[in-house]
Amino acid sequence: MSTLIQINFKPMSLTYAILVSLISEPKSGYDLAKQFDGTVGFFWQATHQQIYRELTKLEQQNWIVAEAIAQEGRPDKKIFSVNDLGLSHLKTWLLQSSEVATVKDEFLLKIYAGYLIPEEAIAQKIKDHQQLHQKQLEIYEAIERNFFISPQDCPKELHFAYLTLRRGINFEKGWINWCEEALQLLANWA
Amino acid sequence: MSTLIQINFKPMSLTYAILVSLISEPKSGYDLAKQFDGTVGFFWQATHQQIYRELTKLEQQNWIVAEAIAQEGRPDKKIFSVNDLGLSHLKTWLLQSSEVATVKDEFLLKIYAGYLIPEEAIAQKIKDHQQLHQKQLEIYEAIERNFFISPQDCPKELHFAYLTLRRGINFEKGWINWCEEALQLLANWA
DNA sequence: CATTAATATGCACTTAGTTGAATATAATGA
DNA sequence: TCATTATATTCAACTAAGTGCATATTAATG
Repeated sequence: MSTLIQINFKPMSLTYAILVSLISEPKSGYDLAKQFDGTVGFFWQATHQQIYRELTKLEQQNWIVAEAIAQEGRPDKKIFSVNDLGLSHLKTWLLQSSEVATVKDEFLLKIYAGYLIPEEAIAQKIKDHQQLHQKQLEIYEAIERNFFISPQDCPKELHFAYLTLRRGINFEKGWINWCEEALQLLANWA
Repeated sequence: MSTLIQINFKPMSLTYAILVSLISEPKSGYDLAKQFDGTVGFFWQATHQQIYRELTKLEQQNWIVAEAIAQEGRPDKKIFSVNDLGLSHLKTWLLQSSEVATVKDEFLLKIYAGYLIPEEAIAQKIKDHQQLHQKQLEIYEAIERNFFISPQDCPKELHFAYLTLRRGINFEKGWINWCEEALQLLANWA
């Protein structure tokens, strides 16, 4: 007869993505789900299902606390905020070393096997891809123009948000340049 | 009483990652698991568990066929190859448009919340990250030197592998440049 | 006046991915 | 010779993630 011991305590990154978002401003599950389309959403995504499930778990663990807000008409909402326990766990996690994110890219897999389909189809794929990255670049550049005219004058939190935005811009430009190069190489080979 | 209809037929990318690998050379589950550390593994990963499960499914669906190889001493191995049905499914998939891969990056999440921990800790994190990308860049550049001295003379399959390698190099250089920029911005703000 | 969109949350189910171990044999190295 | 590494596959159990639907209300749209 063995005792039952819970071994796996390591929370996944979604846990921390939620804490990071809640710490800058307490919000409801609904708000979180929306926010995961912007800001934090540029490097972490989750469906509302994942978010509500995670919030329930975090509340049970007492990392976050809920304040029920009665609303006229609308269903009640629960505004969650991070408490001291949650904050200390977040800080511990922040100090841990992080591995390089693994790349899982369907597009590159298709390029790799590109010899199986007509060259024009691949070239078109690359052009489409370039356009998508161009659009995302424009979004990031608009954010930079509108919110970071002089990043040095922003409050400290925004410095770090700015760094991630710069990475977004760097990332999109990288893809756009690669698309250019790839199209040229394909043309030369044809 | 309703009839039972299987609606969701959409196979995940792992299916196609395996087909792509098997099409360039038939191999065993064990070989696949190893290969997922190189070539295809640069943009798709899977554990041996996932691979064996997927192979079983693909064989049942008759997209791949197995040839049992008896080995002296070693356990028998099954060499899988893609058949016509599998190839046609692969080609169909290749022609479909692919979305931009979502980014899930723990490191960027930590940078975003960087204001919660000491500035030196963040700077060190960025330096470590830069080193990791520098190492990966060197791996890619070594592959380029050793296998793609004159890419135009390679067989057609390798042209496309070369394009993905160029993306790897582009990606790593992008990260390295961002790390430089980020460290400088942090220094200026301090 | 009916429909749709937005707000707000939750259940049931399914798929995808991870962890740990079991099984079997041979070659290599200390 | 004893342990480790490499080859080769499989089972069982679990966590994580995603899809679809249900519910309830109000504001805006056509």
